[in-house]
Amino acid sequence: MHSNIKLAEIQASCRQCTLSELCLPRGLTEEELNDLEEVVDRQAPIDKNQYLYRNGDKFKSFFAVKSGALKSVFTSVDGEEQIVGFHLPGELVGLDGLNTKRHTCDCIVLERSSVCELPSIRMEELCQRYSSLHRAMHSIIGKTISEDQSMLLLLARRSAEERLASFLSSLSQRSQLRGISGSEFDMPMSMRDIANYLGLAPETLSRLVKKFDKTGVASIDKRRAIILSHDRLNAMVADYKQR
Amino acid sequence: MHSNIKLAEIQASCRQCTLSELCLPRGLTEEELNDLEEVVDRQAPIDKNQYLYRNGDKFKSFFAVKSGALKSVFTSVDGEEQIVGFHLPGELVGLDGLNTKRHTCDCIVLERSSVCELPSIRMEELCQRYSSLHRAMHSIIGKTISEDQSMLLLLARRSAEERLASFLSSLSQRSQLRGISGSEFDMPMSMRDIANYLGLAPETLSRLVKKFDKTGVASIDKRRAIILSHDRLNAMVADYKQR
DNA sequence: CGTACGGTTGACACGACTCAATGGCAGTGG
DNA sequence: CCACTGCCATTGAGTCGTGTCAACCGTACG
Repeated sequence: MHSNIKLAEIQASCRQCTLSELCLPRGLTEEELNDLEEVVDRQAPIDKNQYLYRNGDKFKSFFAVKSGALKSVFTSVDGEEQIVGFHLPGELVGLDGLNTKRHTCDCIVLERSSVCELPSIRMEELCQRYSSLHRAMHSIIGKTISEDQSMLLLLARRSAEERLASFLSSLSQRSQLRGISGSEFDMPMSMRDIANYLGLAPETLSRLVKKFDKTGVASIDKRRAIILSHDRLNAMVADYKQR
Repeated sequence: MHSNIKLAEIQASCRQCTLSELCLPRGLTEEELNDLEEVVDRQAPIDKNQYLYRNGDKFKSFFAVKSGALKSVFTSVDGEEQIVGFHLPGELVGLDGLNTKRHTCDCIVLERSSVCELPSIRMEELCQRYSSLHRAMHSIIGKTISEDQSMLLLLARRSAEERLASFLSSLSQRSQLRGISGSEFDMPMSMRDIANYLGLAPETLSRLVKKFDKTGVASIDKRRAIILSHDRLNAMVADYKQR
């Protein structure tokens, strides 16, 4: 049984992968794609609550999310935990290991997920051969940086309500990018996780969700989100540039 | 007169530069250094309040700070401004342009500064030739990401007092790295800038500074900071790992 | 069936923001 | 040289948003 699952979920190549337009292969030539595919290590799916890597682990690979969802958790010495990112299909994780060659985050699986492993040494070689791949990597890295900075503004200057609105708007956009409805989608993370990510107390988030429901902005039930009014949601964000 | 200043402030090569141990050249070979020096474009000093680049500008270069100080300001569509970083000598700026090839921040000079311009195209070529340089770049990029994530935790979970303590501790460390006292140093940014960076109202910061002074933790006067008790400062941070 | 955990709800407290007024300093122009 | 202007920094008073604490419910899981 186990091997069946493996076969079914692993076989797809980058070329066939429906995510290729979101993921690294964006805009690569045939030749580059071939070489990339040889480097990519497709792995068996990982179960919920498992660690993709831990804070302190040696940085060996990037990972491209193929299905499922993960979170990156940054932990301070005094045990305070902060979720610094949620990772959905098509996105690249592991960048936190670039600096010291050790990861500075825990990366935890939120729901059964499959990932493609991209060994950093092989990727480095490939980037040196193909400048377009090099640029693609830089673009992804740059996006991470820009998103983090956008998040800094969110946490520093926005009210709890604006934060939730911004979060829902972002999830909606990312759903659409993957070809899923931007108006109704599943959220793989718990309310606690969302609250943590947004720098709020779980209680505050709970009350806000209720308010969004009552005012007809969005409704969240059992990890399923329905955007009732994109207009009003976006009006609460005022920040939805940042493509 | 202008050309005198230019000569005096520009001539130094990477090799002679006292910052080389902080900056990009860290751990490069002779040959690599030679090539890097040819790529580096040393520029005339820039005056206070000038823009190194603006949000929306085409990303053409990285910049290494040689002297002075700068800030990166991220602005949302509704005009909200967030300082996402202060840049001191030895540090690299411009990474926010990596994603879209356009800068997403304004980079503003805080006090007369000189920078080295590193054209991104030339740097890219160089990175493809020398993997050690490639890795050095990645390390710097990774550091930026890790710092941003650490900042996310600060803004999401820490009290105003802890934020200020953390900020002072960070400045102290960075001063030491540059060979300046970690106990007494100048702060090139205004109180408003610090407050903005830390996600606080200027009034709150002002009161906190007073409190730090009264309780003998640190004293700030006229942009000069004196750490009175590193122990008590660090005790307030509990987060000063993250090298 | 019991335990644990995530989520909700209410009461309450307090940290940080807002508003308003004042003082200081630097740059500008008469 | 001094007045004028604007910005930064400070201080006080008052308010409000959000966190904290505690209790409770429902569901998942062993």
